Amino acid sequence: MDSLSSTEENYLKALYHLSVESAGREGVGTNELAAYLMLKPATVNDMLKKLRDKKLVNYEKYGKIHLTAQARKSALGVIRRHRLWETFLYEKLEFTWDEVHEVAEQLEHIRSSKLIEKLDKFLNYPRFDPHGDAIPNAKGEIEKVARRTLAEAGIGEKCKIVAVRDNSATFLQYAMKVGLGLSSEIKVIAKQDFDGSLEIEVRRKRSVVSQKFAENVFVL
Amino acid sequence: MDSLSSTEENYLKALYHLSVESAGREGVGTNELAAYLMLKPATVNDMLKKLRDKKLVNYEKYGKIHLTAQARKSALGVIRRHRLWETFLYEKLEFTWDEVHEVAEQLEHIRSSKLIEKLDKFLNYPRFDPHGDAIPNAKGEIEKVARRTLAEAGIGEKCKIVAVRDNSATFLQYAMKVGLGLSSEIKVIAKQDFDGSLEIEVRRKRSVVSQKFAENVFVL
DNA sequence: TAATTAAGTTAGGTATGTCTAACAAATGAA
DNA sequence: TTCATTTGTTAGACATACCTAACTTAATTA
Repeated sequence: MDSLSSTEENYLKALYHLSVESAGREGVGTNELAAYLMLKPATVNDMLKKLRDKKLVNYEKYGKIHLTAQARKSALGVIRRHRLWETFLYEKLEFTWDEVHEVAEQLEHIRSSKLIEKLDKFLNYPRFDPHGDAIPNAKGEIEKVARRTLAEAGIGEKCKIVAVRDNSATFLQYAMKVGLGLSSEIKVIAKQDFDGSLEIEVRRKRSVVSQKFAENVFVL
Repeated sequence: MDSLSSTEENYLKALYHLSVESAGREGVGTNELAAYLMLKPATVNDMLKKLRDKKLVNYEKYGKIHLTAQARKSALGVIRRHRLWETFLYEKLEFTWDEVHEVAEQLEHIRSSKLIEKLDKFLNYPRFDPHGDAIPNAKGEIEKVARRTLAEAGIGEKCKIVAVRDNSATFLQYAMKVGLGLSSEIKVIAKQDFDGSLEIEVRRKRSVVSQKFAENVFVL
């Protein structure tokens, strides 16, 4: 049970995210993973062999990739570290919503279990990160929450943002421009049947957002 | 002015520390640097060529190694990050004196100037780290403080620890066993001319420490 | 000053993680 | 059902950062 390199951790994390996103489909493919990691399929293929030898993925030539139970736990460990650091950056260092991800991407690879448990305590054991995503616990367990998107909300409904699907800076900056932040109250004013776009009101400010945007906002 | 790899940063930091320690001598040698970094001289020699090509060191075959002004600034940047993280770990996360170094050694390589400036602010612009070492400012300037070691203190004198020379866990754990912490008051009870060892009293507890130990404790 | 030792260098090798170019298998549309 | 397209694989290269073994230069001391 030797420890993983940052690169290996990134592969496992990517595989975890992809397997959650594509729940229903039968697994993750080489090209899909390569695109996600912004690497070439050949590179990913090489690494896959290594991960298979280390018993971190089940995968055979031309087949789909599946994380082993052990690797899934490791992936959740990385995600735990990532989300705790995001919470730290947002709550303690006053980073904005869209700035936390990039730095957390580096911090998540610091190897020290003591560090992460102390950080968890310092942050008072947060359950969600600044994007509303659940933080896995030290045992590698993650809360599963059924979520509804803004796109599913009815006209006149008031709802509260609990999370976003897309953590890219582009999306988050757009969200901020519209006036959205975590815990913002949104009121649905109108809905276009034609393209699914919505008129919404956030802090007395009205905006029109596309269906695509609305599908990326989870509400309660 | 491309950015440095973690490895390169470690070389520059090491060279800075060695050049400060050996102030007076004419420079740092390959073997000395290799021993400090726990690498083989051949490895260091390779890297030195690379650093020379990047104009980070002045050095010619069989000669001594000197940091360029630019590299010195980079080294101080790394030291700044290291010491700010140590302060964070000690003050906010309740790490002990001897635990901070190892983790800070990893955290110092996180690349984000925003992060470090926000951290500095969060810590309320500390001037010294938990070992009493000055924290360089954002411009790469460091306070020079003339220091006296415990070994130079006279019998009957009371002094206060302001820093330690050796940050190894071994030394720090020994120091804690003797009852020393930063800001501890020490009283010198007796001194042996024979081997320079001292009898000291810290928080009503008496201990005998060697001259070597005393030379590693800076006092005011 | 010549011989020995210490310090520094070179050549060639390894592992990790990336790439391109060429090829093979699987999929799906005509 | 065949053939074009997509998907995945292999082989060979490269950069980084390490190593060992053999060598050279410099320093020390007898």
